[in-house]
Amino acid sequence: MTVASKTVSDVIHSHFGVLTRAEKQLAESLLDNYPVSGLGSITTIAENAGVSTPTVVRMVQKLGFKGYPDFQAHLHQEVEATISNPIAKHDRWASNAPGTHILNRFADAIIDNLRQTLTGLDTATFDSVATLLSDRKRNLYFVGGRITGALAEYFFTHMQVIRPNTALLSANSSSWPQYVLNMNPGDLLIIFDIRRYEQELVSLATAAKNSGAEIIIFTDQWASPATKLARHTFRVQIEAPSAWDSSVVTLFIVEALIEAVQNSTWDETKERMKTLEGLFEQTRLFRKLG
Amino acid sequence: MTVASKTVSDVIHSHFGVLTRAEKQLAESLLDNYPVSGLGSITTIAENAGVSTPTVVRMVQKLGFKGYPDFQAHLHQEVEATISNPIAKHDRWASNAPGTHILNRFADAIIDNLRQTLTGLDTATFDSVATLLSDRKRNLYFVGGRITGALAEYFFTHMQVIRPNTALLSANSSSWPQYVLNMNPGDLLIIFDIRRYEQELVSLATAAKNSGAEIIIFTDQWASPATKLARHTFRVQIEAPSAWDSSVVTLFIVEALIEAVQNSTWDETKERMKTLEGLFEQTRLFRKLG
DNA sequence: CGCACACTGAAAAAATCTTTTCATGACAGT
DNA sequence: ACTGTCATGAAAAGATTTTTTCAGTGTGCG
Repeated sequence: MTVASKTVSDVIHSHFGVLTRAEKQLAESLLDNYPVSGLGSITTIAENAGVSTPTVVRMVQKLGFKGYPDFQAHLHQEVEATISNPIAKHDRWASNAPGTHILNRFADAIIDNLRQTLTGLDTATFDSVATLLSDRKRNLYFVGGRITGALAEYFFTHMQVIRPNTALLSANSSSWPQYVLNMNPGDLLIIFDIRRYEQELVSLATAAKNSGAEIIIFTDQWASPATKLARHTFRVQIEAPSAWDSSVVTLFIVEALIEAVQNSTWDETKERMKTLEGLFEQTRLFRKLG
Repeated sequence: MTVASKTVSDVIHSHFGVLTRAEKQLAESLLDNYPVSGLGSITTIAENAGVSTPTVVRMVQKLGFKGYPDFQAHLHQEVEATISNPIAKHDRWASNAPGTHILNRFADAIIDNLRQTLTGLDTATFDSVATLLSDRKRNLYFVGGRITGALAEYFFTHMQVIRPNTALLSANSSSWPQYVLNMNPGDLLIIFDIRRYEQELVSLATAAKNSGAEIIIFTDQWASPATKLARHTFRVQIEAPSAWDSSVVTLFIVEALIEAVQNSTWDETKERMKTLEGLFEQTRLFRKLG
C-alpha cells in the first residue's frame, strides 16, 4: 500500500501541486494544527476550512484514500503513534532472554499495570491517606483476604515500627468483632480486597464504619463492594499473564505510603528505630546467655 | 459546566464505583490506551469493548455528558491538549502530579530495579528453579525474616494451592529444628534473606543442607551469607527512595515463578483449584448453617 | 462572443452512526 | 418460590454523516 508507510501529512504535501483552489484551502486548514484538526466529522472540517463536504471527499480520494472514513482512520493511527506510551515498553529487558520468556511477559504486564494504576491514581488521595496514616492518635487496623493477607502483614510490619497503635487482624474472621468493639471514631481500617471479594469484609467494613472508623481500601479495577463504604480507595491494576492476579503494584503503593508516612515524622521514627535496634540486640544477648 | 475542568479519564475514575459490569468493561477498554481508544465511532468502541452501543450511550450519559458526540468532543480536546503540549507526553505517569511526587520517584526507582534485576538474572536459573518447585515429590519449606516473612507467606499461600507438600516456617526460629528433622534429600528450602541478614537463617540453611535439602535464596545485591550454601540464588535490586528497602521486584519474581510452576502442571493444578473452590463453598455453607 | 472544460457547492441519496424502546434474563430481598 | 428491580443487548427509530448527482459558475481559448 502506497499510503501506509507515509504520514498523511506527507501525502498532502506531495500532492499539493495537483490540488485545486478549494482543495488547497482545505489542505492548509488540515495542516494547520495537524493532526488534531482532522479529528472531527467531514462536516466539521469542511466548515473549518470554508469549503463544501464534496470537496473534502474529492480531495481525500485524490490523495489515495478510499473515502473520508479511511482518511480519518489513518489520522487516528498517527495520533495514536504520537501519543503512545512513552515508557519504552519493549526496552531490552533481560537481554539474554528470548522475548517470550515468562519473565519478560511478566515485566511488560507489570509496567503496564503500574502505568495504568498511576494514571488513574489521584495524588491528592495518596497524600490524604498518608496524612491519615501519620496521625498517631488514630489506631490502625490492617486486614486482608486469603491472598492479600500477606500484603496486609507487610504493611502492618512496617507501620508497627514507624508508629504506635497498629494492629493486624488475622485472616480468621471470628476474631474481628473484638477489634471492632475497640474501635474509636477516627480510627483507620485498611482493607485489602481483590477479585473474589469476600463478603465478610463488607460486614467488617460496615461494622467498623458504624463505630466511626474511616476505611481505606486497596482493591482492583473492578472495585470491591466495600468500596462504597470507604473514605479512600486505591484501585490497582492487577492483570498478569497468569492464572493469578499480580500484587506487585499494590505492594508498590504500600511501600510508597510507608515512605510517605515515615518521612512526615522522621525524627520520631528515628528514635523508635534506634530503640528497636536495642531491643533486638538484647534479645540476641538473652539467647546467647540462655 | 462541571465536566469541563476535569479530564474524561478523571470523570471515568470518579464514577467507576457506580458503573455496572458492562460499563466497567467499557471503561477499562477506554482507559486502556487512553485517550486514543475513544477516537472512533460509538460502534467501534462498543465492539472493541465487547459491549453493545446502548451501553456506551448509557455510560457516557451517566458520566455527565450529553451524548456520545459530546463525550467524544471532550476527548478530542484532550487529545489536542496532549499533542500540542509535548511536555505532557513525558510525564504520563500520574499526570496530575508534579514530577517530584513520591509516587513518581518510587516508580522510577522500581523500573530501574526491575531492569537491573532482570539484566543480572539468568533465565536458566529461573527455569531450573521453576522445575525444582514443580516436582511434587520434593517437600517445600518457605522461610523469611522479619520483613520478608510476608513474601514467604505470599509464595507459600500460592504454592499450597498449586501443589501438595508445602510448609511455611514461622518467623520464630524455635520451631525450625522440627522441620529440619523431617527434611528428606531433595527437599527444597526457599529462603528470603535481605539486608540485615539473620544469622539464624545461616544456621537453618546449614542444617537443612546437611539433611540433603537443596536451598534457594532470594537476597539483595550484597548477597546473604547463606548464599554460599544455596543451589540457586536470586539477587534482587532493592533500592528505593526510602529508608526501607523495596520488595516489589522480589514479589515480581515470586509471581513469575508461581505462574511458571502452575503452567508446567496446569491440568493437575486445575483439579486442585476446583476442589478448593468446593471446599470454600462448603465452609461458607457450614457457617450459614452453624 | 461562444464553446469546452473543470471547479464548486446545493441538494438528494446512501450509508452510517446515535439514541430510544423494549423484551429478556439475572439477581436480591421477601 | 415469588416478585420487583436492574442491567443488558437486539432491533427499530431517529439523526447525522458521507457520498453522489447535478446545475451553476468561472476561466481559457479559438
